[in-house]
Amino acid sequence: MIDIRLLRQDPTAFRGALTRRLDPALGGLLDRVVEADRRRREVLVRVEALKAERNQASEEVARLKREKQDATGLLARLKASGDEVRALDTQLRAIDEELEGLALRIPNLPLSQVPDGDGTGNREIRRWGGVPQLAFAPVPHWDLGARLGLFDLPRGTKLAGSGFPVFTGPGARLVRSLAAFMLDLHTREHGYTEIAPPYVVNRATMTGTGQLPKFQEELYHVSEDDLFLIPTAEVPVTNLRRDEILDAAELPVTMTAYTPCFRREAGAHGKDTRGLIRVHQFDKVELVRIVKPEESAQELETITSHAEAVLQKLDLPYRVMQLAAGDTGFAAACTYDLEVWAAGVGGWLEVSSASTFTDFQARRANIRYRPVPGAKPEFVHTLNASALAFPRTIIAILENNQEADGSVRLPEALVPYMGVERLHPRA
RNA sequence: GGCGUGGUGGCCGAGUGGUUUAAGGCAGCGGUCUUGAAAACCGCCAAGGGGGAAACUCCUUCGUGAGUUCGAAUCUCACCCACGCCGCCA
Repeated sequence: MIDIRLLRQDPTAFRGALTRRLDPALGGLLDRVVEADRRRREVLVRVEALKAERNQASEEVARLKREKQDATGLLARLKASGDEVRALDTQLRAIDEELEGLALRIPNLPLSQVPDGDGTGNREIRRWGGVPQLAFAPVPHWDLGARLGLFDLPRGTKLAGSGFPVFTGPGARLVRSLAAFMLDLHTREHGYTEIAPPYVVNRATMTGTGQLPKFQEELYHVSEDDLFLIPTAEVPVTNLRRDEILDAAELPVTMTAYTPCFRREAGAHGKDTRGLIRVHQFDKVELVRIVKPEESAQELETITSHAEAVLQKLDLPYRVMQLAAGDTGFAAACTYDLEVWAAGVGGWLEVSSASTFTDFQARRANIRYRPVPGAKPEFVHTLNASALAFPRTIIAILENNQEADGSVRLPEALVPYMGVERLHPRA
């Protein structure tokens, strides 16, 4: 949620920052917010003055009755003003609702250091690892997966539809191994607390992190109970502290969770969706950090490095991209994407997204902290990073480590979890 | 799913139409005392939103919403949530 007072104080700077998101609808939306905010205060001033009068007169009525005096004249006047208060209150509620509905659709302001432009303006920050040079034509993962018996896409389609992969045998074990490996790394070496959250959440929770109201068509919805399947563990884990006031001593709160993620991916078909590249259900280990505002810039570097550590330990080459303002997600103020090299499809695949949301999610979810005991509560900052999304991690492992005989060498870090060093084609 | 009980500030908890501008306690903050601390005692101590240059001031909030009333934590209705028992069930 945007800070409406900030908009009121410095509308030019506010609009300037939002313009960088390259969404032509935002200007009009802001105009409507400013107008509704003005009307809200206008009505508020009138109704509050009336209520102050009424409260004073009510005390007078109480006093008269206590002293057994007549109050009928005062009561008649109060009745009229009561009707007016009711009418104005109704009007005010409608304006409040309108204002909130509008404000919830305005994205976060990009940080000043975020580059201008759309996706083509994304900036490569650094690169790690060497792109493997294979002595033969690399096979894409969908063929490798079938040959090695790791997953069965046609049967997944039979069960639920295209985009619902089934992992089988060593492939299923690979999924389980990745979960254990990533969770062990983040809990033991990076200090995160492991969380196993619900996979369905209510509207308030989805609104808290910014998926609702704007992106409902991207979510699977259980209409009978008005619940939504989570598109990422970020949603339940960040919302754990919704409507809470934290002690400063608790911060940073750092949590990690392994969950399935459900995404309708409405409209995304055809290109770049083959095999495991873009699916409706996938597993992911997520990192969430709830931090003091003044620490969020440094915290973004920290959480990004934790996601990078996974790729480094898996020996997968990647690059770090800073997203341009026009390509940064709705709730984020600054995002680094980690893109892993995939030899078979011959390209970089987004395998992690690390973002600071500044106070945007904290406002929506009402997560605050007291800087010092007894002080007024302030909004925290929230961050998250995938570390990592499984399907594209699996793609990179298979495609980069394939050998001429059709086998795939497993990264050393996974060998203890897999119990074997190599995956072989089925006989 | 059925019946019952309940939902009050950061936490516990009193409160059945008007001195409740929500008692009291815990936690927290400040002070007295002390070499220091503890104890004891004294004081402060909810959140959100307006108006105002400021001092300050006003409004809202007792699970949510809608009613009754001049006036609602308190009365009515609906809903949500928690707990208990019954039913069903991994």
